[in-house]
Amino acid sequence: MASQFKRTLVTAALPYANGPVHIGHLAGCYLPADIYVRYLRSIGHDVKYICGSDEHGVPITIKAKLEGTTPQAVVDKYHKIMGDAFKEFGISFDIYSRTSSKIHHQTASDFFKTLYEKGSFTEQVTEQYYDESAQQFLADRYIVGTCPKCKNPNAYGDQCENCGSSLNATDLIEPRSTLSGSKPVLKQTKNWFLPLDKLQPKIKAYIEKHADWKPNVYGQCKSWLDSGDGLQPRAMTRDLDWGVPVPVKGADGKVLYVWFDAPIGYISATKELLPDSWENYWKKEDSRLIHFIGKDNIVFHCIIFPAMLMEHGEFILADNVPANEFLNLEGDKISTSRNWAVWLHEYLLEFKDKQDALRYTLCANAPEAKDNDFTWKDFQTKNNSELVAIFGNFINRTVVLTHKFYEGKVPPANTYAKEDLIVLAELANAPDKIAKAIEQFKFREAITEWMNVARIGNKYLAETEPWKLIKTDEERVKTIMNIALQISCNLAILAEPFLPFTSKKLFGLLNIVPLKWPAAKHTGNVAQGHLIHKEELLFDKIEDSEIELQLNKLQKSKEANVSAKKAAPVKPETTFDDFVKMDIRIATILEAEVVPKTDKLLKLKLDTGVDVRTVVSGIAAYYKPEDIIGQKVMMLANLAPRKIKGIESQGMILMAENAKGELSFVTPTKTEIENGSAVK
RNA sequence: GGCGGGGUAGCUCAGCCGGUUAGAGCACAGGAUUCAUAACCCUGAGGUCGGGGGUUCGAGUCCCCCCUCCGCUACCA
Repeated sequence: MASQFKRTLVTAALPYANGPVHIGHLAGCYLPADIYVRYLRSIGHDVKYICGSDEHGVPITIKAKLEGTTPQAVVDKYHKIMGDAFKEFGISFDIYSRTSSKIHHQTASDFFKTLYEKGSFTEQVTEQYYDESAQQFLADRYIVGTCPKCKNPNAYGDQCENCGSSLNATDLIEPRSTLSGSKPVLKQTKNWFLPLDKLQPKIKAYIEKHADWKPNVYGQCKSWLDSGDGLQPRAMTRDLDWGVPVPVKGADGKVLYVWFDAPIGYISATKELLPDSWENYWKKEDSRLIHFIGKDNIVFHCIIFPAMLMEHGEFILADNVPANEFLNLEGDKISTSRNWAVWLHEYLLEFKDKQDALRYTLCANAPEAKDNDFTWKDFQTKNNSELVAIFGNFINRTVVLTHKFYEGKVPPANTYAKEDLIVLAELANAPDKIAKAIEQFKFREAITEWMNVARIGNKYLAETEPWKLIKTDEERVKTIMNIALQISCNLAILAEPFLPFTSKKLFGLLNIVPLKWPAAKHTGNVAQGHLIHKEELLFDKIEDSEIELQLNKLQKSKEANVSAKKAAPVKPETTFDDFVKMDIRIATILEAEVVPKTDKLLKLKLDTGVDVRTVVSGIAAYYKPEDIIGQKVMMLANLAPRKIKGIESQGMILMAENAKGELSFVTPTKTEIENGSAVK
C-alpha cells in the first residue's frame, strides 16, 4: 500500500434510483470497489466505503408521473430495493446514503453557495420551453412532439425513442407539454454555468499528473480535453422542482443539476457516517480518494467533479478513478427498458446463498479493459469447474482426510521435506502477489492468483498421496496434512475480499476465528491438536436445468420486446387540402456519391421529370452509391431546400423505415411509370 | 468523418518502456489415480499475435496505411 497515505476513501458511483441493480452495475464498480475495500480493511488500512442512491433528476419525476405517484415515493421504493440487494450480496458499504436526505441537501446547497460567492459561476440567459398553464419550465423529457427525422409523433425533447436520434427540444415539430398537453412557449431563463473552458488548464494539469490511470480512463479524459474546442461551460442549475433548490436569490423554481449534486453526495454521505471526523478523509493531503465507476461516468468524475472541488478549494482530488467498461449479457447490451438484464434482487432469490458464485464469475470476467460478455453457461462453468472442482474440492478432501486419519484433530508438522518447503514458500508468497494485483486494480488477475493457491494444494496432495502413505509412513502423513490444513486456512484469509461468505464458512469449518491478511504470510496459523468441524460442502454444483431456466427467462423478455414493437400510432388527423400541398413524384437516381467525412450521407442527382436536381439523403448505411444508379424512388419535390454539410439539398427521398430504423426505397412496381409521375 | 479503447489458441483473457522455442484458465484428447461434489494430478494437441508496409541484428511489443468491434461526437428535409 502506498505509504504516503494514512487513509483511503473509496466511493462507488451512486446508482440512480429509478430501477433495481443488475449485474452490469455490480461488475462495473460495486464489486471491484468492495474487493478493494475489504482487502484494505484486512491489511489494517483506514478505509471508508461510501455510496448511496442518486435520487434527483428528471427521469425520476417522469417515472413518478407515469406511476401516478410522487418522486419521493419512487426513490423510497428503489432506495430500499437497491440497499437491501447490495447488503445481501455482501457489498460492504460503510454507509449507503441517499441524495434526498436533509444532510445532503444542506451540503450540496452550501457547496453551491461557496462557489457562487467566490464568483466561480457565469450566468447565462437561454430560451427554454415553458408551460404557461402549469407555470413551469419544461425539462427536455417533459416535452413531446413529432420527431423531425422519423415523424414519430411521441418523440421526447432530448431523444426520439423510435429512431434513436438525439434531439433538441426546439427541433420537435408541434411540441406539447406532458404536464398539461398544451403547447409550450419559449421563454428566457437564467442559469448558472461552470466555465470549464476557463478551468481547462488546471484540469488538464491535474489529468496529466495521472498518466498512470487505466488507459481507457486517461484516454477518455485526454479526448475531452484535446478535442476541437476543448471543454465548454456547463449549466449547473436546471428549471425543475425536484432536487436541491438553488440557494440564490431569484432562483425560485430552479434546482442544482443532478450531476452537480450527485458527486457531492459522496461528501454528504461521509459527513453522515462520520459527523466529527469526515474532514480527515476529504481535506487532508495524506488521504486518498478513489472513485470506482463505469465508463459512462468518466467525464463527471475526472473532469467536472474535480473542477468543482478545485474551485471550492478545500478538498483533495481523486488519486485514481478505476473505471470499468461495460458488461454485456448473452451477446446483447444490458438494457433496463428491454428487460435484458440479470437483476440482483432476483438472482438473490433464485440462487439462494450463492452470492459468491456470482461474485466469482463477475470478478473473473470483469470488463476491466474492454466490454465483456456474461453468459449463464460461463457462470455455470466457473462455478462447477473452478469453485467446486478446484477450490471446494481441495478443502473437502483435506477436511475428509483429517477426520479419517485424526478424528478432526490437526496433526503436528514434523520434519519438512524439500517439496514441503517449496509449497510453504509459495503459500507465504501468495498474499503479496494477490495484494499487488488488487492495488493495481487488476482484480481478474488477483482472483486467478487466489485460485492458484488452491491449485497448489491439489497438486501437493496428488504428489504426496497421503491416502497411500498412511499405510507406510504415518509420521510423514502428519506433516502433509498439517500443511494441507495451513493452505486451507490461508485460502480462507485470502478469499475474504472476493468471496466473503465462503471465507466465513470456511473459517467456521476450520473452527477458527477469522484472521486478517498479514496472517496469510505465515504458514502456521492452524495449531496442532486443534479440532476442526466435519466436512460440509462450500459450493453446490449448478445443474443444466437451472441454467436453462435463466435462458428461458431471457428468451421470454426477448419475445416480449418483439411483440411490443408494434407500429407507431397513427398521427393526428390531417386534411386532403394539406396533403395535396405535397408534391410527391417519381424520380430516378442518375448519380450517387458518398458525402466526404460523413457516414450516413449520400449526395444524389435525381431526374424528377421536370429537372435534374441534387438531394442529400441519410441512406449510406443501407445503400451503396454504385448499386442505386437508375433506381426509381419517390421524392418530395417542393420541400424547401436546405444545406447539409455545405451541399444544398433540393428535396427529400421518401423512405420506408422499420422499427429498427432500417431504411428502404419505396419504388413503383410498374416500369412504365416515368419520372415526374405524381404520387397521390 | 473526428477522438478514445479494443482486435493474441475453440472460448475468456494475460503479455505490449522490442530480445531465448508466444503464455494462463476453461473446453478438447490421451494417461495416471481414488482422499475428494466422475472431482483432482500429469501429458498432449491447438495460434502466419486483424491485414499490409517500414524501423531494427531482432517486433505481438515501436512508426505509417488499411480493415473490424465498442463508446463519445458530427451528419439523416
